[in-house]
Amino acid sequence: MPVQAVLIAGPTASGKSSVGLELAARLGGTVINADSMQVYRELRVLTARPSQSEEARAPHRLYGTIPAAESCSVGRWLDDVADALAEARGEGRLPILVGGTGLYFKALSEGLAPVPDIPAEVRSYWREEAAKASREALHRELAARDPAMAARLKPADSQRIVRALEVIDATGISLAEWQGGNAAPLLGAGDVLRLVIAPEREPLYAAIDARLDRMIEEGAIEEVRALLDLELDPGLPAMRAHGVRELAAYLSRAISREEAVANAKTESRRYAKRQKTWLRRFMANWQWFPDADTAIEAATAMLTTP
RNA sequence: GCCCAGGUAGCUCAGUUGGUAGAGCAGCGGACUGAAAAUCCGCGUGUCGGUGGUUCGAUCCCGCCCCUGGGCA
Repeated sequence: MPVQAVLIAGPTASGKSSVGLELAARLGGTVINADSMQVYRELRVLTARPSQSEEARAPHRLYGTIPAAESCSVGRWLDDVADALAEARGEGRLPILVGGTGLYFKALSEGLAPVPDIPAEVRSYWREEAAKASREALHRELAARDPAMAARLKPADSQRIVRALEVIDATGISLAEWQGGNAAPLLGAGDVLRLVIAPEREPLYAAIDARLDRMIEEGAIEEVRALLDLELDPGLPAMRAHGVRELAAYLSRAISREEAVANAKTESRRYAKRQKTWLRRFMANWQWFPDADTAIEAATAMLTTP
């Protein structure tokens, strides 16, 4: 049975996009985004989204499809990716999923708990509560409503506590119980080629730094200015993309451009470190490559040999 | 040349009335199920500028030297 899909993961600036693009171009594939930030329309430069000329080499899906004014989520992405997979298969194209968001790949290959959509009022209510109350008070609130979740969440982890609260509030069932059920994965481990691009620390950090300098040349500052002009809620995911806060601080003259760029590089490096922790933990049994070129050649050989 | 201030972790600095030192940031390790480029947990990584002296013991006190600021010439 031929390979039904290719998954390509790796830390930021590892070169995974070029692997995906090259494989898609060589094998007639469709590149599908698995990155939580490259989905946002207004962020092209800062999220290192494929350029127009790159997109011309092979079909791309789920890149820049969501306005920055909206929130993506694992669940929303999973719905979209199901459509994209079906479309690619309908056209006889190999789906090639590329991205740095480990949680998205996990949901794809292990399934996601079928928690119903939480009403917007409930979500905003708990977010406001979290902003008003102390972390300890919020954790106590959760302990009263959902002891199981409270027991496994640290009081400081307000994001997960809010999620647990909104789920117990809206559904009456603990998130722990929802997550305990078995969900059917969209793509199991069988017949899927799974690659990790993981350069050594030094070259990876050098690539991150160089790429950030390139982003500035390509208009990252203007991109942030345009994003700020939309006057969106600063809590929206797109507003938290690396570089947005730092370059915004430069635009408001709080820090120098050099400081802003240095801070953005630091953020990206810290992110790459977290990504590598995820890769080691959840993708240890994928096929690992030290750089894009090695991965491209090896994967091409694997996919073209009958 | 003289005077003053300072030289302590990768950076910015605190501190030890003499018993070989600690914060923030950076860094490193880890967690991770619907905002995940998020959120959270853990870990000090040091010839305390150099060299002599005093002392049981000096990063701390004293001498000399080096370096960095500032001032006077």
